[in-house]
Amino acid sequence: MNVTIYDVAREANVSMATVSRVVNGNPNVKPATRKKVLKTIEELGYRPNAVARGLASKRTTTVGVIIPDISNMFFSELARGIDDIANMYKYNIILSNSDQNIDKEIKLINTMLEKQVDGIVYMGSRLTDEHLKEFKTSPVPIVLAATIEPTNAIPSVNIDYEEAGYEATKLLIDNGHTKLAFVTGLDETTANKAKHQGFVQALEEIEQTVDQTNVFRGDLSYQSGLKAVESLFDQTEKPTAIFAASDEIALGVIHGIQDLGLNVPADVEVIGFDNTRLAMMIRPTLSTVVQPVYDIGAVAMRLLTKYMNKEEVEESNVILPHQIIKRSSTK
Amino acid sequence: MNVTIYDVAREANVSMATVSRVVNGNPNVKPATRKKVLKTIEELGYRPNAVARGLASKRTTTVGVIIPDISNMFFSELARGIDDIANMYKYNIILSNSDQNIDKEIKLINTMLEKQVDGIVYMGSRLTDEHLKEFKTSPVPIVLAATIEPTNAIPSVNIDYEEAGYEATKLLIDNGHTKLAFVTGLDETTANKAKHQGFVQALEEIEQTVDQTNVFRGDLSYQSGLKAVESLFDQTEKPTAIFAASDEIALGVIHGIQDLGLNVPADVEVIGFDNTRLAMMIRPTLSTVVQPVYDIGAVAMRLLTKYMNKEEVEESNVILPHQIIKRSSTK
DNA sequence: TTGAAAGCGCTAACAA
DNA sequence: TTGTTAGCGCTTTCAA
Repeated sequence: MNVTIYDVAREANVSMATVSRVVNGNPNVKPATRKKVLKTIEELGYRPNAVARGLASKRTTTVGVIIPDISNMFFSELARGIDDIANMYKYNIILSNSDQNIDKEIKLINTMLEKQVDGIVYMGSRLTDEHLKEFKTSPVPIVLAATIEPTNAIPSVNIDYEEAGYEATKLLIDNGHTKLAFVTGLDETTANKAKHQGFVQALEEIEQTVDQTNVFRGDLSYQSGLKAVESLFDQTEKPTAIFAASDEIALGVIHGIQDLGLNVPADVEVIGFDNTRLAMMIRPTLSTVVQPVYDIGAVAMRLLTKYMNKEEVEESNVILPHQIIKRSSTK
Repeated sequence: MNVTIYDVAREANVSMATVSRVVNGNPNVKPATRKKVLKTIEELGYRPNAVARGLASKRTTTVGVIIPDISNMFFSELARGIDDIANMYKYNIILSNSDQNIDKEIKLINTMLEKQVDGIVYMGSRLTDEHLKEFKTSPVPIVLAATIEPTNAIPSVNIDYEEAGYEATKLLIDNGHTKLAFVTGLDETTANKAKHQGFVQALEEIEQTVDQTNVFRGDLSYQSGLKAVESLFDQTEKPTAIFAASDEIALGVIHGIQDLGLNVPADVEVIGFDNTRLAMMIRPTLSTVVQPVYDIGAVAMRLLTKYMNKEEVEESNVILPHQIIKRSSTK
């Protein structure tokens, strides 16, 4: 059997309550007593049982993190931001991959709640009514990270994807292009839908229509970018500028274009999205929309700590600034 | 107050024990009773409290995962393997980043143990005596993933890094090179040290010496690969073939070489390590050592489940096969 | 400044 | 097949 608080109390000739106070840094303990208790804790190698503590105090200092896919660079960077701030506030994270699968997402929320997490950071895409119901009835606070809930009923941290999409497209237009294309994922996540809307808005300003010929829907992978080029350049109206919904797609797009014997940016300009480390790891280096990924995670976690501590929150739907970095894939 | 097992028992006119049996799928319950209990569980919206369960049963169905940096592609892929198998066996993971910082690693092990995890998957580099002491005195099983403990005293899952390093170098040598260089991290992790040894061994066979002129120690980043080229090609004896300890380094090396106006592989051949997705995202595509990263995580977690279930384990230090994929960065 | 004692919500003998 | 009951290890009043 393990050493318990009771063993320490007996050895140190004090009550469990006193040991508990020492362990929790309660100031109402005489220095001499504290020292004595600390000494026997050391001697016995006592390690507090967080589960028992959690049951008694109803706080586990653990938060749930539901993430589409940790092996995706975008999300792993986000997760890092979450964990760093969690750590700073003495929380640990239970991390689970959802693969954007709705049933799994719902199941994970419930598992997390069963495990009595003190809060949840949620990342996903399509939010169904079922999601919203879970969010709203949750006994602990939930914060959405890089996940849009149109009615802003749930606390969240995002950037303005539509505006960002508009700006990225506008940059291309300002460089003189009229044949633009947008390459995105198949089932557009809400964020990608917003980027899409920004794209459409910018095109409308120059009276260009948007249809199947200039929007390619694949997945969010490098391979998909490659395929997009095949498809897009197989048409009579070939694009001269491409806006990709992620850096990884952009990378595929650039290589696809190069494989066609064309030059980026001379023949075709390309702009990505996310500014993952990938952006610098390609030639030409990638112009892209900087989404402060790490910060989104960090701010989401910080926001969650406020809710968990029942602190006053002035703004529950945080929009972080984005910017566009021009590198060599655009002129 | 939340709905407890007691509330369900009262409403359903059965004892807590019966409710517990139903919840845990114990077959010793009359179907009619089960149905009745299930119904009131539904009605009351009862959600079992895993913390209370953990305290009573001494099992939390949670495992700790200590990882250097989840935002690093290599580790995030590993983590994905771990989580998938964990999920399959109904475990959740508490994930924490250590940044390879020894104090933090030790502290994390203790935090995990306080939280009563049922086991730990550990990834790190240098293992000190203090690490080993913690591993050996841990009340729950610990498995090392992609982490070498030279005496094999702790269960682990790895590939044969030395052999892999040897083979990678040999490939370069067989292509006719005598001026080879190895680019690695600063404080060599045990795995990188093994790669290094393989490099040395291969060079010894062609009677080439290894010194500062052909080993560059930076960190494991893209930038470091760039710097390595600067340094390596600033010497009179310039290498004609480079073995990089990771794909990300290799990417930097290739771009550094290209920036010098040289061609890969015509002027300099490059081979990487890990076969992360990056390997395909570069031109020329990267020849690299395939380390089954996802599998290492998956197998480590699987091994851990065996220990947690006190199953018989035939081999506690698993060596997974590696291979070398030749792409376009070598001839 | 300290201690006594009542839970926290559940599991797991054991008994019936 | 079901119920009773004693913990699991800790926090938290409340009283002293």
